[in-house]
Amino acid sequence: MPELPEVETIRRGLVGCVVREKGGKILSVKVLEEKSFIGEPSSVVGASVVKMRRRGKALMFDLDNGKSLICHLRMTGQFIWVGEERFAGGHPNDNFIADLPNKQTRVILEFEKGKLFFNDQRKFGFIKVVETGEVEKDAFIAKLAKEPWEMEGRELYEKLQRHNGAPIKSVILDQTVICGLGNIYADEALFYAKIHPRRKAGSLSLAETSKLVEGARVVMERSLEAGGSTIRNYVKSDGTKGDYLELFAEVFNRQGQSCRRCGEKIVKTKVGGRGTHFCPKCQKEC
DNA sequence: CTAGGATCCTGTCAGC
DNA sequence: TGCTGACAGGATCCTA
Repeated sequence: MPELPEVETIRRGLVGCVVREKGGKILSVKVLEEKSFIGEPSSVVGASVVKMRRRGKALMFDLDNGKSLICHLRMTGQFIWVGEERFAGGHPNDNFIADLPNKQTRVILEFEKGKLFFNDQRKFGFIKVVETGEVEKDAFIAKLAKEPWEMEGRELYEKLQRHNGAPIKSVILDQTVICGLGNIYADEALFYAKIHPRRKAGSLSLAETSKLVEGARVVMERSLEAGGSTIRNYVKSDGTKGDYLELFAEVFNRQGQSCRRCGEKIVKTKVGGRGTHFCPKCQKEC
């Protein structure tokens, strides 16, 4: 679930918790699920985090001993910092406010001033130890395309020609084509650009493609302003539960509700095996 | 090379 | 109250 804005929100939030002075050293690494931590846990004990970076949906902790942690949350990963304050981001569920560790806790990084819990219901995500100098050579990182802010419409347009026959929605979910979009922002960006998710990628004009890149930027910026999915918008100040999708989503999870642009009912269907939301009047198939 | 489906896991929800 | 199948905000692997 966590897409670029959620990961960026986590990065910003954790900077204030785990970077050197705030978090202190890593005192221990407890791996509760073997497949969630790749590498030697002891190789990061005693080190401090000096920098937090993000590339697409991947999050990197750079340490002061030449190592880095590359993390990917995949569908259900979350980071929850429990120290003097609590910060949580990623897949929004009750783990944000639950007692930890719990049965979905996969890794615990114990710092001098708090604990960082990596929770992941479906175990698709991971934390991996690599040499800091090798991060860019990591198989996953190396393949990533540019993020929408660095990509011109024409560049995407040219890439689309190689995926000619595939539905545009599936193509923009491919991180080697354009990086950062997941199922939510793919639907939202297509709505912004008024493109039907099942249109063949090769059928888009340059103008439509440019609008799509613009849409990707705009919808992810809107989400960033709303703070991604964090403990703050999961639990409102009055204690009731919030839903961060309500803060920016025009189509995602709005099936049956009215399109805010034209009033038509939003439809949910399936494209490339993924749940897909769109407005049948704003986004015509042909 | 591409397209499309299965797969990795756990949990929830709708329907019977 | 079960049980069953579908589905879940990701990416990879396999097949055609």
